[in-house]
Amino acid sequence: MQELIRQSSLFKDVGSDVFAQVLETCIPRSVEEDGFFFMQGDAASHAFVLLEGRVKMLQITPNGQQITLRILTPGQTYGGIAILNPLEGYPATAQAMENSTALAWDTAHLRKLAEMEPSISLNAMQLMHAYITELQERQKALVTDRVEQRIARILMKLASQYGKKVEEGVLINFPLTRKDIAEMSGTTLFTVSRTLKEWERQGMVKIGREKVCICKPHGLVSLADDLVRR
Amino acid sequence: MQELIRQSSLFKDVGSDVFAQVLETCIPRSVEEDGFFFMQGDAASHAFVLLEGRVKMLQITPNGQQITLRILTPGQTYGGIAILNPLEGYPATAQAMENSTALAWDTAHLRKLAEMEPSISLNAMQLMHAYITELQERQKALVTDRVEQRIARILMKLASQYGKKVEEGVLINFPLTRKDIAEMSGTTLFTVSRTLKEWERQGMVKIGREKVCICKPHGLVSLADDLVRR
DNA sequence: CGAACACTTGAACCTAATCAATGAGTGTGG
DNA sequence: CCACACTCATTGATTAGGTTCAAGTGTTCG
Repeated sequence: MQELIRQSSLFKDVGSDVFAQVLETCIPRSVEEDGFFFMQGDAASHAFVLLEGRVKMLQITPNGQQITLRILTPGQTYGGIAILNPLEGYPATAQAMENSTALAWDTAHLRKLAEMEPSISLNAMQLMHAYITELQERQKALVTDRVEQRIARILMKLASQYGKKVEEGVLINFPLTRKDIAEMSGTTLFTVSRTLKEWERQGMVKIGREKVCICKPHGLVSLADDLVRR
Repeated sequence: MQELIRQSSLFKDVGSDVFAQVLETCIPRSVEEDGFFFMQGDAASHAFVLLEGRVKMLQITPNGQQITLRILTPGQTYGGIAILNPLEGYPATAQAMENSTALAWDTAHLRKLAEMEPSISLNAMQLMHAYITELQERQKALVTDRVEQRIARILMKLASQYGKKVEEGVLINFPLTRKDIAEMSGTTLFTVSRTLKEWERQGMVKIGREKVCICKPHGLVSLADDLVRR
């Protein structure tokens, strides 16, 4: 566990004296499958480092449609925004995809820690910067790419993050429904289904219920990067 | 000028002793119309506060399509990412829309200043947070809204930022082409043209060459928020 | 005055959403 | 262990919403 925190993007490079305080001030927090760590707009009172499970960051539109922003695995930080004053609301909702455990730090402690160890602030900024870059990439994709390319991108990203080598290729190593993919790529589950089927026909992927395995990564890459006029 | 910096989101709340240093360490930087302060991917060596002019933050796709992320006016901060180590690239390009002047601070100075005055770090994070929120909003709009709603949103935002009361309504107070609007709302200049014309027919806006004036803000709001099934 | 730029408009086309019906796989309780 | 319910997935038909392309009209400016 200490290992995970030490490697977390928020507390890496923290000196051992301050790190002791980091450990002291944390609060464990468990959430069951489908439960929430926090909801979009809640006062941002805590930052989290995930220990176990998987957590989905998402937005919900007024008419109930969901947009999945990212999927987190153990060691990753979320809600880092809490280092600011807690009047800020969380910009998204954090929902557990399976029973999950995290450690939490509240604003007051975070700020005290950040004062002792400036690298924590820098780390938080680095996190935010990485996230901004990702959001911008995604926005670009939404505006300029066709759905097929967006799906390809999402699959490659998931594969690089959670891929597991199996004999047929790279398997995305957790249950992933067509709907999940649709919410990540900004389309409908129907289109995802059709697209995956077509790719399977071409031998690029192998699909099953809540399962995707990429056989020809290169094929996907060339699809995603394709400069096809649209 | 000092006033502008004092009010800038990056250096607000900075004590007068440190503020003196802020003034000392800045570098003025002027860019002509259509010139660049920096390009996406460049090493993020400086943060800027705009003094005069207008600056467009944008992304360019491999096939030349542009996406306008935001338009900056005097007093606003950009490239704040430079407070991190300069290995990070700027996540977007900053282009002058007219002859523009800004003040710049480099990473080394920024970090020294931030060490003396922790509120600078917090301010930078606040900026990033605001930007993240905006990006997420926009992403939500891209996925769930129809083009008409997105255009309505963009116009309202521009009006609230740069609107000027005139007798017919609220005028967006700088030259703004259909293409500009298209790049901000993720559509084509044709669709923008048609949409604006239709709105003019309904008396909601008045349009001219590089000019948009909103006559019935309420009409736009209800369009943007419309929960129309699509 | 001519060239460049901003805008408009119509027609054809096309992507992907929507809706409806059906099939396949998984889990649970009797 | 089977039947039923439930969730996840497929597939086809239809259609709306927007893009693309082409042609033409104003406007501004050197």
